[in-house]
Amino acid sequence: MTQTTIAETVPKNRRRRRSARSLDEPFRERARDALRSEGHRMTQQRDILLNVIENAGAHLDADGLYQLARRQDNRISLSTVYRTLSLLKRHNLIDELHLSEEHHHYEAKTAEEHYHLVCIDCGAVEEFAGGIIEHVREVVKHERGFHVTSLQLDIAGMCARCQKEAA
Amino acid sequence: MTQTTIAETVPKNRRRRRSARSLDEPFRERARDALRSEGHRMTQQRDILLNVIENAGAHLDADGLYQLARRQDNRISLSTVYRTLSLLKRHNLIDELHLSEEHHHYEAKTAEEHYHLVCIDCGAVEEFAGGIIEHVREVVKHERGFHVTSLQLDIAGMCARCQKEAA
DNA sequence: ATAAGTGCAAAGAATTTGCATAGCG
DNA sequence: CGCTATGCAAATTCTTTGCACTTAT
Repeated sequence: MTQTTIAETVPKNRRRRRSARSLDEPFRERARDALRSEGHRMTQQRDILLNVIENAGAHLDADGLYQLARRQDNRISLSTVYRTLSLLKRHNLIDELHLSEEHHHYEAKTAEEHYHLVCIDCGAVEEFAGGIIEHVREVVKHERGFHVTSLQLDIAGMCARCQKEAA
Repeated sequence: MTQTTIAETVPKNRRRRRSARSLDEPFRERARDALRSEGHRMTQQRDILLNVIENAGAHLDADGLYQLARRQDNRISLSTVYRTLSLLKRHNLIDELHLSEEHHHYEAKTAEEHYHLVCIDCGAVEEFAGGIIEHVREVVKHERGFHVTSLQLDIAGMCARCQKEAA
């Protein structure tokens, strides 16, 4: 299966306010602040990784991030990638996805919740947002008294393009 | 995290028609038919595993199934468990779940689609069905032309009981 | 200076595979 | 009997860890 997964649909030109430390702030800054404020140091390796995560418009796995990071500075090790990812996850700065049964993929946390459409043919990952999911949260809350902290929705199938090509 | 995950909500007393090879038929029979018709043999190990999968009212991982199976007949190996699971998955007789970030869990395919509420406190897995998800399929179809073949929704949070206990 | 962070290589966990043999059809 | 499925142990894949060394602060 193709490893080159491309986020096709979430607009890249998301507005970036300057002041607030909200989710709308650029990922790198937000992450740096968060880590610093928790007493972590900002090493060159972390800096590069934050960059890579911010700019890779895709859902990458640890090794993918490693390859990209090492292109900027090869003094980085896979362990550091894993350790950084785990740190970022602990601080809720990235999401860990279990997309296509395989190993983990990661993405910077964005302002809006969104979910994933994985094409089983070309491997592309589209993102998809919508208020429908809010209903799910509410239903679960009211019918079950279940308090949702994280919701993961992953849809596999065939994207429009591949359907056409297959026809 | 607790390994004892219990399906609490899908009714156990699901009606079982005798004749049709539909999803309403008991899992073991359905699976046996399907495998046989595809030229696979019915070994003692497979028989036991089908039994275990049908009766374990929980979402078990490969090792869990292995332990239960081995209790019935210890001439079974973990490789066989994996090979059987992969066979069943290939024939669409079971679902493979990526529940709580960890390794894979498996469950017999049932008539009705359902999703999972995993309590991060006690580890229990509730099942949850509802037409809301059908909407999601439709939206994705109409807005994106994306043809859904599999949809996985996993919700983590705190179950009603644990919320009370925590209070 | 000094504690947090790193690289490396080795350990771990989950899963797969090669090969000789057992056993279904 | 012939071919599929099994057991076992070794190989793979992804991820974590121990330890001596670097490096931010």
